[in-house]
Amino acid sequence: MREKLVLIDGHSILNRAFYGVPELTNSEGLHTNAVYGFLNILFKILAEEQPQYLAVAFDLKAPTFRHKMYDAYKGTRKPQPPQLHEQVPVMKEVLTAMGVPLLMKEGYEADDLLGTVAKRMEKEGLDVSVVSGDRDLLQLATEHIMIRIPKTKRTGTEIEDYHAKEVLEKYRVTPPQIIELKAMMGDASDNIPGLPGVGEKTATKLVVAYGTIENACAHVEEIKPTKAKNAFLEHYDLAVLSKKLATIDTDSPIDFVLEDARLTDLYTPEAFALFKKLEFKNLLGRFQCDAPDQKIEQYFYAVEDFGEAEDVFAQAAGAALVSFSVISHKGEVKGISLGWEKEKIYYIPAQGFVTDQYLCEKMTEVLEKADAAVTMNVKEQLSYLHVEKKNLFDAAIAMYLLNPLKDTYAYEDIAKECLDLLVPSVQELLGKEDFGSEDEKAVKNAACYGTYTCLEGKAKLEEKLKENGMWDLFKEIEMPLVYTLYDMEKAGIKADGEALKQYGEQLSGRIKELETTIYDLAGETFNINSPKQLGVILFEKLQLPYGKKTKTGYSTAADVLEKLAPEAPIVSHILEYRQLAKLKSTYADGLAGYIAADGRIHSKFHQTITATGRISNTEPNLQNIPIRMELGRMIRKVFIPEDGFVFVDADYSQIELRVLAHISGDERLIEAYREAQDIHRITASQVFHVPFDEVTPLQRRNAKAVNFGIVYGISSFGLSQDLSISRKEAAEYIEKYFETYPGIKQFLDQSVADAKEKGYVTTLFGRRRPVPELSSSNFMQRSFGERVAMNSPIQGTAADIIKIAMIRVNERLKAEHFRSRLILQVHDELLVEAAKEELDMVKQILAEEMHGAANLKVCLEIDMHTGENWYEAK
DNA sequence: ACCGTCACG
DNA sequence: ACGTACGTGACGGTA
Repeated sequence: MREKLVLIDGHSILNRAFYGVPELTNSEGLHTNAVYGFLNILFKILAEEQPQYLAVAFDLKAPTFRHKMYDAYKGTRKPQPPQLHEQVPVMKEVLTAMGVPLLMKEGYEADDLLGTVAKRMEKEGLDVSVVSGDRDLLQLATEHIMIRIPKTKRTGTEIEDYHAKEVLEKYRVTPPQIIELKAMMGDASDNIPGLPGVGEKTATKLVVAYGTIENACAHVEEIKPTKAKNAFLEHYDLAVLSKKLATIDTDSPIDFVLEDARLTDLYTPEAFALFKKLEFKNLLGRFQCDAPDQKIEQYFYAVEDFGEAEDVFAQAAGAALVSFSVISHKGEVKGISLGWEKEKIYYIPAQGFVTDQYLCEKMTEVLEKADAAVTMNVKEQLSYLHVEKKNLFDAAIAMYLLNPLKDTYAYEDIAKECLDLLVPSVQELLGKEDFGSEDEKAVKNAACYGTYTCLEGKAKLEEKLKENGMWDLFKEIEMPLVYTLYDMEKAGIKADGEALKQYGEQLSGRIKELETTIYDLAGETFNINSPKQLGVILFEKLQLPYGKKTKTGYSTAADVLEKLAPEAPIVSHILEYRQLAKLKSTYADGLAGYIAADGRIHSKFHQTITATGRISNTEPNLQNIPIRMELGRMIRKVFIPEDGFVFVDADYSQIELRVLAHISGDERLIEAYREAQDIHRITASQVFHVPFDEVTPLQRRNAKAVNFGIVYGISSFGLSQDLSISRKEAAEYIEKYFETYPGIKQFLDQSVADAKEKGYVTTLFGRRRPVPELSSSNFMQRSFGERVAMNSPIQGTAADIIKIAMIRVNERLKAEHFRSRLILQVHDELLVEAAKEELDMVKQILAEEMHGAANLKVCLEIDMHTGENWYEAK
């Protein structure tokens, strides 16, 4: 049996992968799509062929002989896009890490290296596969040298294989004759001139008839198409040059030691580290990683008896910095890990000799005594630790501030980014069981890795936060907010389950009626909730004109249907059905499932999710309870205060626009805010040059839309959609707006310029948002980046401000021992459940703290209401 | 798991 | 020519 060698044309495959795989970057903004695509092709080929040897050829930068000939002939080569160019060294690094030899030689193209090695190894008795996107290489094909050309198709990557036989079948010439063919017909992409007027058809005919250029020339008088004959007579030199250009040198003086190319284990620790850095998460599964981590794991101790546990806690209490984690799964404490020096990290399981209660009490004591403590996800652990002292450092939040674009913040990221260390993730150690796993050793290791990385990484995180100007933000806003959010989650909001049920039943009744009507009008029953089926009914059966299309079919979105409503009565029924179905499923039924035993809904607030610094809310999301439509708004009546309490709801009035006025420093807008109660009206008056009292409702509406648009990172298209006007008109509005408020225009431009230069934008309080999209080659992506650069400082600063207000309101309510509690935040709004006798004080506190959260050039106004339910209070 | 849709600021 | 407003989360349907 012949051994097999796979040779890969590095640049060619990287190039192909670059254009075949959609844009992909890691969280640092490094482009990775080509490397990713290359690896996928590589793994596919290795799986198919199971070769014994593998090598990859690259051109070196220095111009090669053939390029020089070409350059002399006609200008320079096409430049590589920078997004691809930056991936070349990464690709080489990855291959080297996997132990794959790189074939490179100054003055030789990859083609020549591939040809030389292929022929040489064929002689040694090997089967050789050459993988390239370049059809030039077909000249190398023989019985034992197979040329493999990957093609990206909709179904994935397919590979065309060519031995000599297939070349002959497909091109009607032998592999060496491919050179003659190319030389005659030329190749624009390879910059081979060829003979003028000779294309693929004629060239093939001539090669089949005469075999070579030289022989064709010898019979030049017989050549049939006169065009080709004349080309030969006048441009023979061009054909000879082309042939030289097209011929691959199969006898390059390169050193190739077959044994170096022997395939051993590609999945080395070095490769694993690189894959992690590149964030090729679905390729990581190919590695079995335990070896590189054993050095750290030897520091992990499982505490085995009560005396030892006591001892560990006692020592920890005296430490300057304690790293710890309460390990829990589905609300049950499994154990605690802690450590204060890197060589000794302990895991104390809550079983046998100690109870979970004992552990939590001791841990609380330690935290109260220790100077400082670090962990990840403090808020999730607070229910087990009744700490008064707020001296915890949440490493996950630190990571979030350093890069808010990531999906998750786990200890392995700290290890990678702060310690240059590769550690296995919880997922890798415990699988999807998580900390519910029965594997005690793995649980210990997972817990201790977290404690170890936090202990070692804290100083670096602190340093990075300081370097990036976010230390105050972390210390004064984000960390205190953790405790505020914990209090809010614990408090929850009371919901009237009975009222919710009635509301749902009321909806059901109307939904049934609508269903009947819709089926009747459609002439058949179908699933109205299926956009696909609905599309077929509306646009095929009923022949309504379709507006937009989505990837999967016709769009049936509300804005499309609204335009269609006059065409057919069914459409407005569908719109109503949709509205009610949404209310029923998401709100009536959805919320009911979240009412806890105490009659309250305890939804979760998330502090490390959004790119801008806002808080997000889930299980359920109470930040998107309906309000705009009356029917939906009614659901707010089920949110009620405890007996003896009322709701106080306070929201900032146009906080984002006020923030914009402040940051941009635009005098006119600032002045407008100092004077007018109705900012949209005064904007209309100034932009359209009409007296304040003569602004028409339409002008006000338009001005309001522009104000919103500005905050979102204005585009004429977006505004035109919003106002249903032409793009040109929208552009005129924007232009007028910028003429009126030149400071705003300047600020927005500056934001984009800063983002382009520095790669990120910042809020008034120093929060950063990276904007990697700005360096994209894709117009859409880049435009998105520009809007992000305009919007994030505004949205983010507003988020910072309300966070400050929340912390202060909560602190004052607690410090002054009120029974009233802050229970919800909805971006620019705070909801307090106030004891009736404390109402006046609560209103006072809310007003003071929200107002005073930031000192801007315009004042921060709030609107405040009280009520017996959330509907009334808003 | 992903898409389309739609609720909020 | 490209095909968009910024930021979220939940649902039902479909692959």
